[in-house]
Amino acid sequence: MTTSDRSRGPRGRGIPDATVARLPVYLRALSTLADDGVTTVSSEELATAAGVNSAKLRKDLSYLGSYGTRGVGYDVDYLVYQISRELGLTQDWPVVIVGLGHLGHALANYGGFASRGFAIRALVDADPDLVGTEIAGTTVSPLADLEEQVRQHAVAIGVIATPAAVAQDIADRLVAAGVSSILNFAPIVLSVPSQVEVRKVDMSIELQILAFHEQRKLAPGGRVASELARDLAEAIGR
Amino acid sequence: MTTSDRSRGPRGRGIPDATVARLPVYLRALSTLADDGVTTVSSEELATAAGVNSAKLRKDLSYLGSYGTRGVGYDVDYLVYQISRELGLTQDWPVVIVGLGHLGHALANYGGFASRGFAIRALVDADPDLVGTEIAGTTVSPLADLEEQVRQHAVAIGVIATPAAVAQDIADRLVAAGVSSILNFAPIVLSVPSQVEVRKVDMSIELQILAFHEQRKLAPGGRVASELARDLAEAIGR
DNA sequence: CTCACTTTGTGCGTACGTTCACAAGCGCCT
DNA sequence: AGGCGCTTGTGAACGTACGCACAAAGTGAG
Repeated sequence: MTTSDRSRGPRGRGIPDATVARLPVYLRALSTLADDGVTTVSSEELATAAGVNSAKLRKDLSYLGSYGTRGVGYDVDYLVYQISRELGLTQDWPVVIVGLGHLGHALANYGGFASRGFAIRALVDADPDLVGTEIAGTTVSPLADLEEQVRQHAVAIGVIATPAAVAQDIADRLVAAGVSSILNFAPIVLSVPSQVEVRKVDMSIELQILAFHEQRKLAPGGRVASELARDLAEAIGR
Repeated sequence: MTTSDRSRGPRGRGIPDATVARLPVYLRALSTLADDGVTTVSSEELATAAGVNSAKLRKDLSYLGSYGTRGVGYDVDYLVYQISRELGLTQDWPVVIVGLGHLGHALANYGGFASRGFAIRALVDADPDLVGTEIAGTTVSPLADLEEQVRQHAVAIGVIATPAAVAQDIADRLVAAGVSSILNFAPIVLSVPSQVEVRKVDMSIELQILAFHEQRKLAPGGRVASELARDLAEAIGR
């Protein structure tokens, strides 16, 4: 969200953010297909597997180039390669995870990272009982070594899985040490320099969005109590 | 994404999805302010705290009604109440969590749920060693009891924190048992009836999006190797 | 070679989201 | 009471995204 230059490069290059956000989904669907031995796939099939409509899929892929064959479809392996390349997954990205509570543990043990080119190179936690223990093959470093770990492993991407109270401080230290992308699981809005990219994952927010839609469904006539209350308030109040 | 009726109700009612997604962020910022003893806040201040621009914030809030005072700002407590009501957080939402690996543990222990009206009423897992143990004050039920637990607690929202392989099966069972909103942490595209709302949280996808932007930054002249390669391929290939 | 069929890639209309900029409204000071 | 300064609420312009529908381009049969 920080960087969203659409018009870079000579020929109107630059892929829309919405498309970038879907590419990983396509990639996963393609990997599944490849595992099943499928070698060629049509936009219709792939779109179904990825849960989008086929026109959108084709338009998304067209931003990468013209990698399909009319009348046939897309070569699965080739498309996997092209999308991976576009996303920068043909190289390995060293990652540091800060905070190893249940969530940090889950992240450290999640196989989906390594298989996509993300290498968890360092784990950092403030808890002395945790420091020195090994999680998913990596030894936990003390918080004091954060900067050293980042520099030593040339970490570009940091994952914050700490309590909210210390998240901003961790973010500041990560940025100061050279990290330029942060995945933040703490429920606060981080403030970072504009060249640093932050993405937020917030489970509580997702639940609240579900609650909103759920509440909507409860109203048989299409209007829920809160709407009636609001109309009433408006009619009287102002 | 399933339900997106913008034009419900008599007077062009219906809040844009983009706005709904931001309301929980505002809510959190407001709660923090309230804890700090702040009673009134301007759109500018609140926007800064929420990490958005103030015009957007005001437009978002205007969808709920006219709850500010010109020349003054918004009353913090009143706005908290109005947003909570709009999101349906003035009632309690019973939730079931399926899958209690590290992620499920993290979710079950996360205090941010309970404080927002979400009550974790049931925990379900397939692992016999886990069944019967207590996590965050709730006893883990066997997978076979999934439907019974859902019905017994009138669960409307289900959280899937299982391995991808079983997620679709769990989703089917949740839906059959009456759940109408699902928060899915498994890295697959769930297929559910259209009236069921699904939101997806996928950490691997977020990392891949970061990698894309990170890769962009590496190119000093604004063009990365992959772009040059693509242009070349196009120039020759077709 | 030609024709029928399939599927991609994209131009275009529409809907949605964001931002600017300002009129309307409120409180305070004199 | 009146004027001044501040902040909201919103009309309007802009930019982005979506999805239809079709031309372009490929395959395979006869």
